[in-house]
Amino acid sequence: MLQGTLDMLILKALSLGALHGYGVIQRIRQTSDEMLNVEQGSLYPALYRIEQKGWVSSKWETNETGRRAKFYSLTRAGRKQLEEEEASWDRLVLAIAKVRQAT
Amino acid sequence: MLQGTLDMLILKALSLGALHGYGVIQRIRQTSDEMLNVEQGSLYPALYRIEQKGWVSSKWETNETGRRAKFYSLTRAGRKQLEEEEASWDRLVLAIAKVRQAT
DNA sequence: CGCGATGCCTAGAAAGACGAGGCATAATAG
DNA sequence: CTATTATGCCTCGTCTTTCTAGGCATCGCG
Repeated sequence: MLQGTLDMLILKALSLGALHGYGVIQRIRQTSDEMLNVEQGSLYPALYRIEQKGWVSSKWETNETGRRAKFYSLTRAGRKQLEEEEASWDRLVLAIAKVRQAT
Repeated sequence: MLQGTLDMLILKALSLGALHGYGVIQRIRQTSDEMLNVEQGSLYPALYRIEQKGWVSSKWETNETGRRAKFYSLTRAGRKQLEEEEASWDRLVLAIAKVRQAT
């Protein structure tokens, strides 16, 4: 996958509600109609980075099946960051569209 | 800039006609309405990689002002590669749009 | 004459994604 | 009952790509 988009996808997934890491992967896969598959080796380091930056907070909880898991939720800063990354993404998509339209 | 899009931009720029490295930077900047600025330190290594892969070929020529410059032109394989990268880009944009639409 | 633009290049650092592995428990298949 | 798959977490090393910062040469213009 393209480097730089993962943070946005994770933040977006968490914007739909708190979730544990493994669930983030599933949510991204589902909401993208199976088009995006995030590897665990990419996700967990990314979650760590993102938490260090204060965009998410985590706590260990127990899910509905009785398993313990680390649940992440968006912070206010994370919500702001998501907006910025989406805007930045839109700019990039627009810029590349322009180049591709050039004759 | 996002990692992974540079090759496509270079190939696209060259699809409009052969050009030397410095000119590729200008063409990308112009066609993107100044939104994309490729650094020389990114471009020249990228051109080298792309040539190694057989997507472009180069030869030293003299431009209209009498300066020598290395002109790159798309090969058939390069044209094919450009199509693939554009299709792949479209898929990614679609996939991310889906995730962002999710409620 | 000096400086910015044009033109090429490299080396090193930084970042991020990935594959492969390790570990543990629960559910399911055989 | 046992073996495999799914769920859940993590780390390490590698690879790729981009950027910053430099170096070098020539041309045009003020």
